[in-house]
Amino acid sequence: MAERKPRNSATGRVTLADVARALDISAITVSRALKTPERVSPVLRERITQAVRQLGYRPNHAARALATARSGNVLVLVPSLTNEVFVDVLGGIHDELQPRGMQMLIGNTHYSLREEEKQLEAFLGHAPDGILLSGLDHSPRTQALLAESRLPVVTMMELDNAADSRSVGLSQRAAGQAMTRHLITRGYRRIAYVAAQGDPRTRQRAEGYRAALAEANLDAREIWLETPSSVGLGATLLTELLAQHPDCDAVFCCNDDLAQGMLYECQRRGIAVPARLAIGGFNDLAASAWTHPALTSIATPRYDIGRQAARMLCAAIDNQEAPRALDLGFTLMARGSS
Amino acid sequence: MAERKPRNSATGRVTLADVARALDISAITVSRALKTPERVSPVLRERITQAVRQLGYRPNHAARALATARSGNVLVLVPSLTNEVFVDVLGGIHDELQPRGMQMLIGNTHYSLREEEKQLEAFLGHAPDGILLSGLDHSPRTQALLAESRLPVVTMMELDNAADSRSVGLSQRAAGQAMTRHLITRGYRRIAYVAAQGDPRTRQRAEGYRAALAEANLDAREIWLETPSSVGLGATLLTELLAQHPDCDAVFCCNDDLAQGMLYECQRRGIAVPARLAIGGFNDLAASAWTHPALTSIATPRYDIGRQAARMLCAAIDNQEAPRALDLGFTLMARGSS
DNA sequence: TTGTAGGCGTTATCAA
DNA sequence: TTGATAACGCCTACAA
Repeated sequence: MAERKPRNSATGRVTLADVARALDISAITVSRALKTPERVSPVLRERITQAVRQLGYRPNHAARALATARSGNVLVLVPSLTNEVFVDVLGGIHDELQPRGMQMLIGNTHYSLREEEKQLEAFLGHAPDGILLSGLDHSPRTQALLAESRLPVVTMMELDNAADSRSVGLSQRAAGQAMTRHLITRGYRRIAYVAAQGDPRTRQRAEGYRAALAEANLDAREIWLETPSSVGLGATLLTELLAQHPDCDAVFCCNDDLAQGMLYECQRRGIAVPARLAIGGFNDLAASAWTHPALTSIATPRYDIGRQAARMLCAAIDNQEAPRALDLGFTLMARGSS
Repeated sequence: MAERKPRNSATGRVTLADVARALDISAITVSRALKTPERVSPVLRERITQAVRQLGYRPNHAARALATARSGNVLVLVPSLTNEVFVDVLGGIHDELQPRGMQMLIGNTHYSLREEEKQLEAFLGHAPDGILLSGLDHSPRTQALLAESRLPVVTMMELDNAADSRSVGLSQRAAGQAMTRHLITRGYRRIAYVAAQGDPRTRQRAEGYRAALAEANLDAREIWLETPSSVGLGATLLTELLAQHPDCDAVFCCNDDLAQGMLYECQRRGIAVPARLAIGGFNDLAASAWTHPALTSIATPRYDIGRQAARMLCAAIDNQEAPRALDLGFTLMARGSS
């Protein structure tokens, strides 16, 4: 019985050459039949497709990457792999790259610029065709590495107005302002801002918060922690809030994790929301619409940020003309908690 | 002024040969200095390290993959990219692979065996060194592809007792039984099971549920939906539950998303938890410990499942002896909701 | 300890 | 339309 699957290569896998040999033609023709079918005669094309299927040929990406100087990889650096926000961003990128046959290489920077630097350095060896970064804050060395790589880069989450950069995101400041204005409109006057995980976006939201308060001649009440954000931390922070600002009638949490935690703790302590304390969050996580009361929040288009950023990057990789800045905006979700 | 960075290669990047040329030695020596420093004289080694740094050489993974028939890639197929459970699993895998210089290629199967098949087929071209799969249920074609690839495979989440397979997970059935027994112990007698996203694990938990009820001579009350699971669905399902089983005094939700939603809806309607209705969930998501009342749940070691599965896979890739089945167990988290 | 030769699987280039 | 040749960057095997 003849060998059905010739395995001549070192890897034990069927190669182009194997298919070519089986058909007594040259490897390059098989390659063409797969990549540019129109350049191969219909008859031969048909035979090739048959053979490819029968032998179970599967193109080797490493070889292709080597030959074309295109890896099909996109490096994605995000500050967290568990934060629902970035999970959604990654989902958008994934869905945009998948149909293009491209892959993402994910690096977790843990909200650290030093980590980002290291990750970038390590991943450059994978010869990514482009890079997706979170936020605008990067170390000098990171910037140097990026420049030296000459790879297209798209920044996600925030907006960059520099002409030579690409970014997809929203104005975190404007969003923070919108939430604060909303609370003011609702009649709250002693509004606190509670922030953890002091990343740049948190600070930008705070700027918007302060701007809105200033517009209305109100005083700021802020609590800042470097601790990573979480629902549990939110619960804990309620104590802190009431201790430092016992008079406050509303709180704007820098994200929904904190807001949810605060809400639960209010329930636990019998503090009426929003009657005694109104709560506003940020990001509109999936559960926020369902809590009791439902959480007022800022919905951020993070899935779309991922998608559009990936799309913009691919355009850049292909040297296509495309806009370099995309403001995807945000939506205030006014719900029961305010 | 001399060119500081020789860029001879097509990719415009510094190659081994560039470094070698600069030092007037051969490329292989540079290669050795990097991979097996002890095989290069200290003096030369030092000069090479210098040159590598100065020129900014970065090894090309594609070339390495081609030459060594090792891609450093691990294919990971998960049913969801947003479910906290798999996010955590991916985190564990990531943390285990990272220090080894290996990468994960992530495929989202959307809880579909057909999708899994397609993803597998597409990713095989990346020549992964091994494969990490979720669950034991796979289509015949998937199984055929796996067998043909001859790649090591580790299955996550459930346990496999077949001798020739590798798996890391827990007994979903036993966990379901433990939760139900707990509810029975607490005095509940009319316990319902509510399931969405009819995946195999959901069914195994149901088996445990039925077994525990049978032990106590109690009747089952089950609600099954194919709809994807979510907090919102949980809220909606409370109506359904009370309509179909108005007498039930406790409900075991197949996961915490549903359980949280139900809890919130109970709050909204003023249904006392656990006095009127006790609630038990599954997976112990991050927020579940903080809701009011806190949610009784089954904590699953998903991060460790990811880590151990990755570790087991790497051992297999390196042909090392290692156990082939790892039961990481679970923990009942008895809290206020029951 | 260092180097030479050749190959990994694919594609670009040029020729037939 | 098809093919020969060389190259992509690195590594294994063997030799010096």
